[in-house]
Formats: sequence, structure tokens, C-alpha cells
Amino acid sequence: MTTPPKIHRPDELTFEVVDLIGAVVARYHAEYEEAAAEHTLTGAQARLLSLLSLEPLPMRKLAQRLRCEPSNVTGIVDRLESRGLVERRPDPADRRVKLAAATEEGRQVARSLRESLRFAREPLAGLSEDERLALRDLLRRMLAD
Amino acid sequence: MTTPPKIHRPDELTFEVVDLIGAVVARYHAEYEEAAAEHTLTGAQARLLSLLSLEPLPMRKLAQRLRCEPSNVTGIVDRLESRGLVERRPDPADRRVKLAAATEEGRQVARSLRESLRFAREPLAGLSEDERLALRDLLRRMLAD
DNA sequence: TATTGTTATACTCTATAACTATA
DNA sequence: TATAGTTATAGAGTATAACAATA
Repeated sequence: MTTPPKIHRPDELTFEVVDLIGAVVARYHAEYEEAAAEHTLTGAQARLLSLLSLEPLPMRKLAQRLRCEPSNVTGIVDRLESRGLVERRPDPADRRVKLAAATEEGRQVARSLRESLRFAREPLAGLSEDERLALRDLLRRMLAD
Repeated sequence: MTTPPKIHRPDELTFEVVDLIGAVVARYHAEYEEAAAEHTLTGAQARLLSLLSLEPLPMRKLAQRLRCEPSNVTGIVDRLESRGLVERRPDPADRRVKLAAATEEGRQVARSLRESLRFAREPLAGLSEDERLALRDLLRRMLAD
């Protein structure tokens, strides 16, 4: 009989946490798409509109934030613009640049979208305030880089 | 001076946690797609293959797990099957049903995919074991329903 | 009749490459 | 020449509706 080799695997606990996060991701994603659909938006449109509800951005910057190619942004902004939720403005400083900006209606939709995200109610409601605080701090540390 | 009104809004802290989870979701999603791409898989293909690496499933059940329409599953399984990662088997108990199952190669790819998910290393590595334990328990409670 | 899986269709998202207008 | 945005193209995911085989 040989003693079992002491393999240093990437950590059982870490894998378990990763799986749990995977489950949270799946649920969040599903509920985000649902909330978007209730506003007749796709997920990508909802994400872009939410970004623009904070501040106008050049098309290029939008692509970076959405982690996609600039050519995609053209179509998504096109669809939102045709619905009057977003508009393109010239950049006075550089005539090559177009600034995408949410319209007043766009900002309203973004606000409504944010509030209709069920995720805030169901899964988080089960936690006490202390637990939510603890969760907040752990998530902050995770994302701190 | 009037005392500040005691408005009971949907909870500032909860919104903050939801935003943090949104950030985690975005990062997890991006890194999952990246890991899938390294194996020449799309995200949807990777998710389906991961499900099948645990157990064979009827097409219908796969659609439910992936939260999409059954008609979509046909195409995703087609593409995985043409690469020899998945196969369709008859269900002895019900001849209408087709069981999708990962091949040996498919299970290997699923294992490699799981291990290549950077997410386990970078963001979680910053947490101590105690913190990972605390995070695990909080996530479990969140998902408990 | 109801259910399983598929096909047909249309739309959106996606990356790549080529184009235009500015810089 | 380099950059910002667009267009063209092709592949993949998605939902809807209609269909064949089986229950």
C-alpha cells in the first residue's frame, strides 16, 4: 500500500464557490434578460442603454465597456435610436467621433429596467442586513483586483 | 431644519449588492466565453457540454436546464455532435425521446474547460480560506430559495 | 389528443474585413 | 499614416410556428 499522493489541486472549496457563483450568474442573467424583455429590449440593448443612462459615450468607448467589436455597437445603437431611446451627437472636439447619449425617454426606461430587476428582491431578500453587508464586503474584495 | 424623512426605499444596500453581483456576473461571463473560445466552443455549446458531462439528458430536459426553447437545442447538439463531442442515443423507455450524451472526448473537453476557467484563480485567490467559507455560505443561502 | 424532437423562418448578436471621413 | 465609425458578410443563438413520429 502506498500513501495517497499529496496533490495540490486548485482547492476543493474554491471550486465549490466557483460553482455557486456560476449558479448566481445563471440566475442573474436569466432575470436580467427577462426584465429587458418586459421593456421590449434585448439583453445587449438593455446593457448599452444602462451605460448611456449614466453618461454619453463615444461609440468606441461603448464597445470597450461592452467587451465587443465596435461594428456591433453600430447596430445596437441603430435599433435603440430608431425607438427614440438613444441619439447620436457630434463631438465638438473631434469630428470623427459620435457621442451616443440616452434621451429622456431612454433614461426613464433604464430606471424602470433597474427597478424591475427581480434579482434585488427574491434571492437577496433572504439575507439579513448584516449578511448583505458581509456579502457586499466580500464581493468588493473579490473585484478589487 | 426638518428631520430627514424616513423613506423606506427598496434598500440602498441591496441595490449596492445587486450592482456588485452585476459586476461579478459580467466578469464571470466574459471569462467563461474566453475559456470556451480556447476550446473552439461558443458559450452555449460549453454550457450544454458541461451539463452532459454529468449525465445524459433528453433534448427536452436540456432545453429546460438551459432556459431556452427546445428547437435551439437541436442546432447546438448538431454542432457538438458533428465534432464528436456529443452523441444522440435512443431512449429504450420512450421512442419519441432522444438522449444526448457526452462522448469520452466530450467529457475530456468539459473537464479541461472547467479547469481553464480563470475565474477560480484571479478573483477568488484574493480571499482567505475563512472568507471563501463565508462567501460560500452566503451564496448557498441566497440560492436556497 | 398530447408530447418529443425537428424543420423553417426571421431577428439579433457576434467577429472579421474593407470602406469613409476625419485627424 | 492612423483613428472613429460604418458597411458588408457570415456564423451562431434565439423564439415562434408548423410538422412527423410516437405515446
